[in-house]
Amino acid sequence: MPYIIRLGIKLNLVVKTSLVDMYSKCHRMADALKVMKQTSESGVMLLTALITGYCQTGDYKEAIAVFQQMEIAKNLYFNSIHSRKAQRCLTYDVSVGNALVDLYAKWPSKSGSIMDFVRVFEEIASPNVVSWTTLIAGLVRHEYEVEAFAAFEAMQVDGVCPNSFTLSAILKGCESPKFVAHVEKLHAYILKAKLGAWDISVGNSLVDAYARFGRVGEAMSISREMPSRDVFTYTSLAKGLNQLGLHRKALDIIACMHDESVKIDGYCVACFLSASASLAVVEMGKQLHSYSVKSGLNSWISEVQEPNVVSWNGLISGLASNGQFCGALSAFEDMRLAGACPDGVTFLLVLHACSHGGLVDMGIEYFNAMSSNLYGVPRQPDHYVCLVDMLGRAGRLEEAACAIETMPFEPDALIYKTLLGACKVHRTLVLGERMATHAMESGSNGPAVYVLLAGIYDDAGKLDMGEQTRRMMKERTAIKCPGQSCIRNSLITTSLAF
DNA sequence: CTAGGGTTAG
Repeated sequence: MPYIIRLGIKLNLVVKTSLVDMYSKCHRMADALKVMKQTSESGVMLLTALITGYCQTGDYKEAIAVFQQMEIAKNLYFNSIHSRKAQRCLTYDVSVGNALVDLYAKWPSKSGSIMDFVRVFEEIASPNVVSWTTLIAGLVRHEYEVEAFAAFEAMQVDGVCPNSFTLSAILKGCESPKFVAHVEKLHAYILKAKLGAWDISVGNSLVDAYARFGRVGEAMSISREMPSRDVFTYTSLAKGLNQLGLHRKALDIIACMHDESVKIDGYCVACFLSASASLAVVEMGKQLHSYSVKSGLNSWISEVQEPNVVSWNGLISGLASNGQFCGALSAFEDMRLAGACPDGVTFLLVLHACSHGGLVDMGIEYFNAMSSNLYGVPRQPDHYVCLVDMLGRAGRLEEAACAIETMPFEPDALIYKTLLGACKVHRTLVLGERMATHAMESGSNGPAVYVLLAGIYDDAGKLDMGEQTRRMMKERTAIKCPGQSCIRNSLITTSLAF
């Protein structure tokens, strides 16, 4: 800015706006503010630039404050000018509206006011492709997938053509298996429309969508048809292969990336760590492990960020799932030495390792330490489930029951079932009965609880009770209506004509 | 101005 001023250019509203816009785009909000304070002039575009900048840096509080400032300015304007024409000028200009929709969609609001961004969208006089895309992305973010599909259809009815951003956004909403048909339709749409069709982002979104459904073969053939692939493409494929248990193939991706000079980053490494550890590929695992410890680079990895929590979690999980429980715990210690901060998942994995490795007292120590000042990781219901599983496995059933009673969450069916399972293993009748009752009262409706309880009765020599329990199971678990969601799903599908 | 990838337990 000083350069412009030195040139003798007066800081009028236009210059001011473009300066603030520039600083905002560079995420230099302090400089943007300095310019703001230079003169008292203000305008909608100026404030919008500021809001956009704050949104990008995640300072939503400031963004809202500026927005409120803008609303006040608008009201003052309304009060002083009564002309209709002037009012028209003040309805949200498209780009202001878009920024606001995006702001509200990303604002981490509590339930209830979630749909504020839809209302803002509706105030935009003539929404363009960006407005629609922002709306769809917002709906997907808040898990209103059906509404997102409806919006996707509505925009076309409205004569607005989806672009590559739109397609990526809507594909993101197809994570649930019930939307397989939607992905196929979008796939066809993309092929037919040719509109930015093989834009790498759209290709990546498709690859990811198919890979999530376990249809990695299709995902791979799509990726091959794309003119080029990047780290996103390969991360999606590696994850998909991992999910199918094809860890060897997941590791083969490293070679593909190497051949195409695609740089590996932290997201990708997390997948490879998980794969190599699951395979117990000793050399590869060690290589990756030492890489993680040293934060260094292996010859085949050109540039990698510091391994982050997720990479470490991948390593720990792989070691633990291979029975290398002590290895998992020492990886946890290495992680601390490397300065990475463990998160909730890390402790879940650590507890799991202790549980399966019979290291109960150590597990209890970790459980107690996790929420202390040292780590500051809040304990979630899942951690309690792990604790109960660990104590139960070790036969410390009373302690496990005590943990359930004193935990700061409402116990659910899962945790009761966990202890019930331990009661079965340790042939503990009375506690087992209690857990089974609780589990059923908490809404468990599958056969598992009955099977376990019947087994406990059998073990205790109460064969008649076991038989009775099995009869109850047949009566109560026979009633299922699997057709419902399919019908609903097909209704939704046929109502969309894209 | 709008979009895309990672770890996970009973």
